[in-house]
Amino acid sequence: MKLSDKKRINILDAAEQLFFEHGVQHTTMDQVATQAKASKRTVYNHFASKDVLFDAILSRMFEELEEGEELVFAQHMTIERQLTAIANQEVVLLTSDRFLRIAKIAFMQMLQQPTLAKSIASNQFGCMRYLHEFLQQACVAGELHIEDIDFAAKQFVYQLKSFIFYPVLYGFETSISIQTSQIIEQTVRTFLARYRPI
Amino acid sequence: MKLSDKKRINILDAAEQLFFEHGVQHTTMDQVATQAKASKRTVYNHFASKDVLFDAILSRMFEELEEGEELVFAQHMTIERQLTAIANQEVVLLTSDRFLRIAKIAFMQMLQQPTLAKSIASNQFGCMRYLHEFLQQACVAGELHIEDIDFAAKQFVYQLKSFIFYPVLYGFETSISIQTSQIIEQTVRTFLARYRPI
DNA sequence: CAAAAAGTAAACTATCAAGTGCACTTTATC
DNA sequence: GATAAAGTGCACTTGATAGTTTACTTTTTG
Repeated sequence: MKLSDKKRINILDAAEQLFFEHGVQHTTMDQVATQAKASKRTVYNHFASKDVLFDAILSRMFEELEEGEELVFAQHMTIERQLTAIANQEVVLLTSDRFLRIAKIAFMQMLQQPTLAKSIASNQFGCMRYLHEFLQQACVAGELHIEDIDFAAKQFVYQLKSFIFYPVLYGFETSISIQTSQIIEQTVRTFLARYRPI
Repeated sequence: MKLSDKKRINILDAAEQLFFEHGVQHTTMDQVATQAKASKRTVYNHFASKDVLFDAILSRMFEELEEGEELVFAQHMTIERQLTAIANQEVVLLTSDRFLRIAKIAFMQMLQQPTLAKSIASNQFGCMRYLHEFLQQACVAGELHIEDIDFAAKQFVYQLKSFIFYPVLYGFETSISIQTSQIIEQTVRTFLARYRPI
């Protein structure tokens, strides 16, 4: 790999780390340069301004988020097991350092510039990419009975986020202190209590 | 009222408004002074620094949040009606301009200085102040069957917050576009599906 | 109404950080 | 190995803004 490419990556990594730790506002370009082991001039040769650097980081992050397997409804497995599998996968994402970083940086900026929110809101992450389809098929198969599938999908994901993601994002709790398996179990149980046909 | 007291309030109001609109970081003390119709020196005579001013605003906000009626379990009303009443009251709080302002300012700062989160996490707002007690009594009366009351209370409140509060806070949606009555109905329904004795 | 307390306007200091210019060195490429 | 492309270090400009000083006016209070 060329030195130039290495430097570019170093700069992005350094900025991401620093933005995460101190916020975009409180990170100086000198700090970025130092941490990236590059000169400030090189930073500016790659990224014309701090804003451009920030945008580059956001893009890189969103690309990564598109990865991850999409689960499909399977007739031969119980609905509990399948929902539990989906919840498990989602929790892995929500508690990953990577995702928390992205979230923190993006949320900080969103609160400050509302225009950004619109563009981020349109992206879909994790199980939200396929959950609607999954529930639809579970309904067709008679395993679930849901009137408003969009709403139900949100209920499921929001419950996981509320217990697992937001408390850590805002620093109310640490990832370690959260009982994920219990929360997953309760989320599935509540969902089925509401939507399993009688 | 003395001029001095008026000025103090003007300054707090102005700062609150500006912090809400542009964030603490992007609000200058000159702006605060101008908006408060006070001289900058007066601002500094009341509040020794921007940080002191910010703390004063937070304190004032938290005091206001302690207001609001606490509902108690009543034998003669159905549990649906009572939960719906609680949800309604909570939604009024969550969608109020006042609360959204507090939240936005506080959340912005929390993301930037994690120490702040701890002190805020300890405060309880809205129905969280009395919901545990309420559910406990509903269980004693045989109207509900809950194993983990703390968890159930959070489920109830988190669902409302997820659908009504966070989307507005982050600018994904406006308060107007949200169907609160439908969300309240579904929240109560889901809660009862899970916790009403068979 | 006189003294003290508080407010005012505007210029000033100090600091911090974004971004630039330049002379020079290192790395890539033909 | 010569030439171009990229990186380096450091001093510099520029702009923003927190907080202060000063000389003066207004409000409060005994």
